[in-house]
Amino acid sequence: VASRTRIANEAWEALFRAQATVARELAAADVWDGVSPREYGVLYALSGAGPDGLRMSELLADVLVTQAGMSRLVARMEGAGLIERAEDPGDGRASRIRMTEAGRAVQRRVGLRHGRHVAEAMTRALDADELRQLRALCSRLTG
Amino acid sequence: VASRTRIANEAWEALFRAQATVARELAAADVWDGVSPREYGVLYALSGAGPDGLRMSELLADVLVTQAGMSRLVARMEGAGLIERAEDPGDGRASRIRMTEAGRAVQRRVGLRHGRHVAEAMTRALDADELRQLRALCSRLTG
DNA sequence: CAAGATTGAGCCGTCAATCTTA
DNA sequence: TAAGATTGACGGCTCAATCTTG
Repeated sequence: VASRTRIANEAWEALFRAQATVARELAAADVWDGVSPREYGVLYALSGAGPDGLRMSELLADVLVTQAGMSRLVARMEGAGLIERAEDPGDGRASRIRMTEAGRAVQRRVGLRHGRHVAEAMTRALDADELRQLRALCSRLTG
Repeated sequence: VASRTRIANEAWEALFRAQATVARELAAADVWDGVSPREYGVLYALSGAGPDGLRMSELLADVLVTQAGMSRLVARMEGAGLIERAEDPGDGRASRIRMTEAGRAVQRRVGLRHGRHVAEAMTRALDADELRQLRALCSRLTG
């Protein structure tokens, strides 16, 4: 139906604006210790990985940047001492990315403060039940 | 409670990923006629404005870019012939931005195709009722 | 040739400073 | 002094091409 198209567009616009608005607030918060939100995203992904770290291509699934962008992101973070590269024993093309101790420390500190800020921003507008609904609806879009 | 913090963070992550994923798909679609999604956002905002157009500061409320970014965006679009600037009769500091005929034509063509694509992407995952729920939840976050 | 990753060129956005008018 | 808008410097991302290994 026509009105279904309209609702779909309104839902997309609301989703788009909500993400942009909250992301701006979070980025402006004083919790980042010199890392960008995207750099934190890399640290966060690595924090959930095993001791061998992740390949670039695996990081790509988590961070939503192009391959070229990830290459530069990783190079920058290596330069900053947050991560380190090691050769992949089984595949000469790939390299494994691991956090350094410094990187792990940053991830913990930033993660704590950022997580609190996220909770504050989200619960300000929505209660627990609504948060679950939102999570479910958004997950369906990604799935 | 602690679990409420967790749900809030999961909801934010889901929201973030959903927006990024859908935005990528939409940006990659072959519907843009040479304008970027943001440039289209400007045309769309102007399409809903009166014959006197909008000021930069009014556009800023719709497009989510900095003042400096908007200045460059508008300059580019003026160069491309999509919009034009006129002096604001009542305020010598401001300028009014209006669409040209070419801009209006692009807005219509792109708007039609983009709108269809948005509807396709959103209804693929959610039915009408869920779209309304998503719209409502996201609107609350924008406040 | 395909897959993992890097590099060069260019675009576009932000920050900070500046200019002009209210 | 503040508000509207622009400009210079710079950072970071994307696209396309390239290099290396499977």
